[in-house]
Amino acid sequence: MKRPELSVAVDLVVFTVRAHTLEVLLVRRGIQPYRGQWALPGGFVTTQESLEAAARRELAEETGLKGVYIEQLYTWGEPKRDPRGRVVTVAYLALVPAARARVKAGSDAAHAAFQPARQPPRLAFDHAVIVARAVERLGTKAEYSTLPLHLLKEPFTLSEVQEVYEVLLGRDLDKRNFRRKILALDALEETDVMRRDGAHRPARTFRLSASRPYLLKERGILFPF
Amino acid sequence: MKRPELSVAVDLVVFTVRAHTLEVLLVRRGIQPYRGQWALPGGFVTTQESLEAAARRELAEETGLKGVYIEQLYTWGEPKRDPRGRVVTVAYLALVPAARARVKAGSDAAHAAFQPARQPPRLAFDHAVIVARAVERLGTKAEYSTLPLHLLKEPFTLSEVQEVYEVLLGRDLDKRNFRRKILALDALEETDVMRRDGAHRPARTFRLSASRPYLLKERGILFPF
DNA sequence: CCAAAAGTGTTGGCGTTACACCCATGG
DNA sequence: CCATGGGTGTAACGCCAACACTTTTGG
Repeated sequence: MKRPELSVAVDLVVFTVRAHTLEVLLVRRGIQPYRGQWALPGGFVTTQESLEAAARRELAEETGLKGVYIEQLYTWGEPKRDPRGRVVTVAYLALVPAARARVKAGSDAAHAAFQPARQPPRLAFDHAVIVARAVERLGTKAEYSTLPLHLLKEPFTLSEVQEVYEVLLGRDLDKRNFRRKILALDALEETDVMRRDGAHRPARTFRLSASRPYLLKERGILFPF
Repeated sequence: MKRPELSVAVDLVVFTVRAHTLEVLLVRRGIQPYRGQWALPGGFVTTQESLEAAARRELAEETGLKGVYIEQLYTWGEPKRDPRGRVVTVAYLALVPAARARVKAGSDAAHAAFQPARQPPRLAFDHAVIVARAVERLGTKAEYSTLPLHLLKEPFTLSEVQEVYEVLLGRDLDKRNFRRKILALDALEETDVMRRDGAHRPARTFRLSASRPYLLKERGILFPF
C-alpha cells in the first residue's frame, strides 16, 4: 500500500465582535507566495502534536490567548490550493471576546489586525472561501445555540449578549422577547456585580452557568412532534 | 519554516437503512495492524487527487457506486491514532439507498458487509468514534433537513420516507402530520408511476424535486423573530 | 431636570399536535 | 370477503411575535 506524504497545516478563523461588526484576525504574509497579502494565521502541523493543539499553538503565537473557544471547521485539500505543493489544511474557528482581542505585543504594527469578516480584503490562497464558510457556520449556530456567548468577556450584560446575536444574525431583535428567550435557556447565571457605565441605570451582569458551560443544542424544527 | 510530511487518509462512513435499521459498511482488514478486525473502508490520498475525489474513489472500489450523496464529516489527527505512524484522516459520510447497497461483486464474501451502525462490532483504530459521530450527525440532520431522502432509491413512496426518518430519529412519527409536513417543504415531486406491492392499495411515488434537489435548511428555533 | 440605557407583561394569531376512519388492491 | 398498507381533515392548545412605558443613574 502506497503512503504518499503530504503537508498538513492548520488555519485559524478568529472572530470577534467590535463596534457592531464581525471581525476576523488576519496577518500580512512576510514571505512568498502571496507576500504582502493578507491571510489567515496558521502553520504546519508538527509530527508530535494533535490538530487542535497545533491550532491552539498558532492562536497563542499570534494573540497570546489561551483557553478560548475553538472548534474544527472544515478541511480543504484541493491539489493546487497552494502553489508550493500539496498542502491539506484543517481550518479551525475560534471566538475571542473583543476585550481580549489584541494582537500580540511585540508584533509589527502592520503584521496582524482584526478586519471586517464579511468584506475582507483580498486574501491569499483559498482563504476567502474559508472565511466565508466560517461566517456562515457562526451565523447558523447563532440561530440555535449559545455559542455566541463565547464572544463576550465575563461578566457581560444582556445588552451585550443581544448585540452579538444581532451582529451574527444580521438583524435587530426585540429586547423583551430576546431577554425572555435567552434567560429561559437556563444557560446564564447572574452575578452580584452591577455594570455602571454612564449616565443611565446600571445593568445586571451574567456569566455562563456552570451546568450549561458551553454550546446548547435544541431540538430541530422540522419534526418536533 | 518546517514542513513535516504526514500521511493523509480518507475514511468512509457509508450508511444505508434496511429492515428498519441503520447500517454502516465495514470491511475486514487483511493486513496488520488490526488484521482480521472490522474497520471503515478508506485509504491514503494520492498526491494528485482532491480529498472528496479520494473518498469517491474508495467508495467506488468497495461498492461500485458512483454519484451518491457524500459530505465531509470531520478530520481526526491524534498523533497516536495509527500505530504505524502519523496519519491524519478526513472522514466522509455517504448515503446509499438500500436497493443499491451491495458490496462489490468479486469481493470475498467475508470481506465487506453492512452491519448495525448503532451497535457495531469492535472496530480498528478510532473508527468507533468516527461511526458514533456520523450517526449523531445524521440524526441531527434528520431533524431539520431532507438529507435522509438520499437513503432512498427513486421513485420512493411516502411510507418509505417516513421509515427512514423514523429510523434516524429513533422514534415513531404520526402518519398524517408527517405527510403534511414533508410535502409542505416542496422538496418532493410526484411521479406518474404507482407502486404496486402486495395485497393492498397502490402507493403514489415521488422523487426529489428538480428545484430543491438536495438538502434543505430551515430557520433555527431559537430566534425566529 | 434631562439624557441615556435598563428593565418589564400581555394579547392575538398561527402553527403544531392529537386523533380515527375509509380506500384500493391481491389472494 | 378479508387482510394489508395507502390515504385523508379538524379542532384544541400552546407558543411566539408584536408592542410602549417606567426606572435608575450621571451630569
